[in-house]
Order: sequence, then C-alpha cells, then structure tokens
Amino acid sequence: MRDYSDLKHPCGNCGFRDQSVWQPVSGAALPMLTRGFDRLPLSSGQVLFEQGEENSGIYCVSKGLIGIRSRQGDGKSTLLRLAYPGEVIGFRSFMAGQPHQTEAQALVPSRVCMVPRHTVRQIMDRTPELLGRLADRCLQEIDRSHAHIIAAATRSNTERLSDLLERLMQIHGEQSAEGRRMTLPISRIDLADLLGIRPETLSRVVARLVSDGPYTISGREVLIKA
Amino acid sequence: MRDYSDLKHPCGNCGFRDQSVWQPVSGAALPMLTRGFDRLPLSSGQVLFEQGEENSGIYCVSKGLIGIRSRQGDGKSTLLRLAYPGEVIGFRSFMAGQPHQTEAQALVPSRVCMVPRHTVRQIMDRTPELLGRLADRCLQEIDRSHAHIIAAATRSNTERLSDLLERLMQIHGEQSAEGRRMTLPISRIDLADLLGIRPETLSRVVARLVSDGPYTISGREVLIKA
DNA sequence: CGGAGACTTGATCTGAGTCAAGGGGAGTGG
DNA sequence: CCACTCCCCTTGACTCAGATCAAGTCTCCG
Repeated sequence: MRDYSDLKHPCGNCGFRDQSVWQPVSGAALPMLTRGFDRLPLSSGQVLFEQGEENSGIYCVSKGLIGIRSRQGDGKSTLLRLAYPGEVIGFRSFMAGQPHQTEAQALVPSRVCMVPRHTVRQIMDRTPELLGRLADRCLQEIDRSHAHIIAAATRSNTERLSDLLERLMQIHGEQSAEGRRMTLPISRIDLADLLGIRPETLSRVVARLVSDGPYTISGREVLIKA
Repeated sequence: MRDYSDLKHPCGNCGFRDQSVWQPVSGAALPMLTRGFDRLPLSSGQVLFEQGEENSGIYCVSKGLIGIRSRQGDGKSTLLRLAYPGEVIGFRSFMAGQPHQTEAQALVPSRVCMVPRHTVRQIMDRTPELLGRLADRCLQEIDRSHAHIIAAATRSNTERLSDLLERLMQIHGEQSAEGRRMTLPISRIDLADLLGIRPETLSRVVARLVSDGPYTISGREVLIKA
C-alpha cells in the first residue's frame, strides 16, 4: 500500500474546506481528485455551463458570484437564484444524470473549482461518504426552496429586497465613512427576477426603500448608512 | 454464506416496488429489512409524526393520503403539501439527523410502511445503493419545489385549483353516470393553504370554477362532468 | 337550546401588473 | 464631434386579483 499522506488535499487552502464535499476524500482516492481537480477563473459575464448541455462535472464556487438562469424558448432568460462562494452547482444534473436545466453565468470575476464527471464517479466508488455529502447539499437546496416559498408568501417585497441587499453586502460590501457600500453585481431586471416581480415594481420598491430606510441607492451604487 | 433467496422482499406485492427506496436491498441486508419493516394502518386524522419530534425512521405511503403540516407557535397549522401513495416521507429529517420540521397526518384511512431509523442505518452500511435512492427522492423534492414556485408565479388560482382537483380525482375518483366524482379528503381551509390563498378567496375561486367549467361542487362532493 | 367552527357572501382596500411615455447613458456610424 | 439608436431604468395612470373586514348561514355537537 502506497503512502499518500504527503499529498496535499486540493481544498486545503480553501476557506470552505471543512464543508467541502471533497473533504472526506483521502487515501488512494486523493490522487484521483488532485488529477481531475481544476480551478477555473471566470470573467464577468462568462458562462460556466449552458442550459440543455450535458453535465460535465460538478463545480464549487470558490470566489465571486454565479447567477443561475433559466432560458425560455423565446430567448428571454430569468435569473432564478444566486450561488455564493462555498456553494456547489451542477450537482442536481450530475446526480440525476440529465442535461443541465439551467445556465450558470459569472456575475462578477469569479473562480470555481471543477471536478469532471468521470472523476466524481471514480471517487464515489472509493469514498461512499461523498454521496452523503452531496445528499446534504440536496437537503440544503430543499431548505432553500422552502424558505423561498415561505418568504414569498409572508414577507413584503420591500423586506425581501432588503434581505437580499444585506446578503450581497456581506459578500461585496466595503466599509466606508458613512456606512457599508457596494456596487450591485446585477441589473435591475435580474434583481426583479430574483424577487419574482416586474421591473417597474422593483423600481418603486427601491424608491420606497431609499425614502423609508437607511439606504442610499444610485444606479448600481448602494450605501447602507451606519 | 447463507442463502437468502427464499426470503420475500417486503415490497414484493406493492404496486410501487420498482420505485421503492428498498428495491436494491438483497442478500444479508434483506432479513434486517423484513425484521424492521412494519405496515401501519392509519385512521383518518391520525397523526404519524409530530413537528419537533425526534426522527424515528422513514415512511413510505402505501395507500391513502397524508397531509404534511407546519404548526405555528400560536396553534395555527398550515397544510404545506400532500403525500400521495408511493411517496417517502420523513427522510429529510432522517438524513439531516434533525427533529421533524413538519407534522404528518392521515387525511383519509391510509397505510404507510415504516422502517425504523437504526434499521435504515444498518441496511445503508450493507447497501450503498440505498443512499442513492434516497438522494433521488431529494431530487424529486427539489423538482417539486421548483415546479411549485413556477406554478405560483405563472398560473392563475383557478388553474391551480383545477390541477389539484384533477390530481385528487385520479386517486380518489370514481366513475359515475354523469362523470367522475369524489368526496374531497380535505377542508376548504386546507385547500386554501395548499394554494397559498385565503379561505374567502378560495370560496370565490370554487364558485368561478363551477360557473365556468365542467365542475359541480357541493360541500365536499365534487363532480367533473364527462 | 346554544355555541363553535366551517363556509359563503358582500363591500372595500391595496399592492402589484400592465400600458404608455420619457429620461439618460453607452455604443455606433456618419 | 454630433446625431442616432438601443437598452435600461423610471414615472405616471389605470386595472385587477386577492386580502381584509364584516356579517350572515349552515352543520355539528355538547
């Protein structure tokens, strides 16, 4: 039996290594992982995978922000959700063995770590725990969906926009003299899609947020006053 | 090595045996399953598990209809969804190792097949495929949630009620001279919860359905004219 | 008989969708 | 450099579905 203990785990330097789906990989499976593992830098707007494309592996968002879109037949596309650093994307398609039902696009310069499909399969044979980790991600996705349904039914659009901005501020915000500020990584139309409302309505919601709350919003510049 | 080939699979006579999460169980794991396996008859209104209760295993709906409810702090409860025959319930709590977040209640006389938690764990050690089957159920749950979100955003309440009645009719309907008829297994309030609308609104939606479509509805008696 | 829910009906209010118009910025071509 | 266009975004007027509030009926059950 070879000794693999000198081999470094590819997630070793990542801030999300403890939650990584690859965390349980060790021993003989580790060189498989390191061989297949690839860090992909993504420029803003770059598409990671297209809707309808065959699954080529699973991706973990390491840095930046990825938008998950659904592309309708008539060319329109709708932003369904955001994938933040630490999230795994493409696993639904991987596990179901079906083409991607959505498109993934970097909304800001980002980096994802990719493991190709056949490598995942190989590792899974040796590391049964991996399937458990992926199942955990499924559960998280279920919880997220349920929370989304509840929020849509019980919270006002203003509250939900405020929640979203807060979330984005945690990732992209910078401290300044007046408070925390950021440049919105997405357009108004995408913002409206995320909340499930029309762009006109979003525009009014933003105006209400600015007039009532501690927000100053101009174009894509957002300031939450301290 | 003992021969277990004479041992009958507990799902052998079930109409859902091919899709059963237990289908891959064989060999030495089979007697574990048959020992732990239990068919529970449920009377109408009987509670299968309570919200907040520790998970005691996973259940497969074999017959009838199970309502999944969320109980609020103030005593109010909301019907979140229906579990039809063939569906597995309680697995989210099982896989996450957390107490049930919802309550399960039989809405009509029903039967569920139960496998206790420790038995599932034992079988899982010997039958890694079981985890894959459970993960498939997770994926189905994700798809159901997504479909729910889409439907809520794009279909009218009348259409959604019509869809729901059609679904229920497939399970509980009987052919009669004028068309298919059934006795609704749930109250108007529960019906309203399922659609995410107020009971008053549901009442009007029902009235619209009767006046516009092929429906005759009186109390809980529903007739879809042929 | 009386009370409690479940359900319906009516009147009114309101938030969001729709339609229409216009401002403003970025890119393009003359 | 300017005019033009396209797209994103905003604003206003109108409409409408559903929520809310209130009242009344019905049934079940003690």
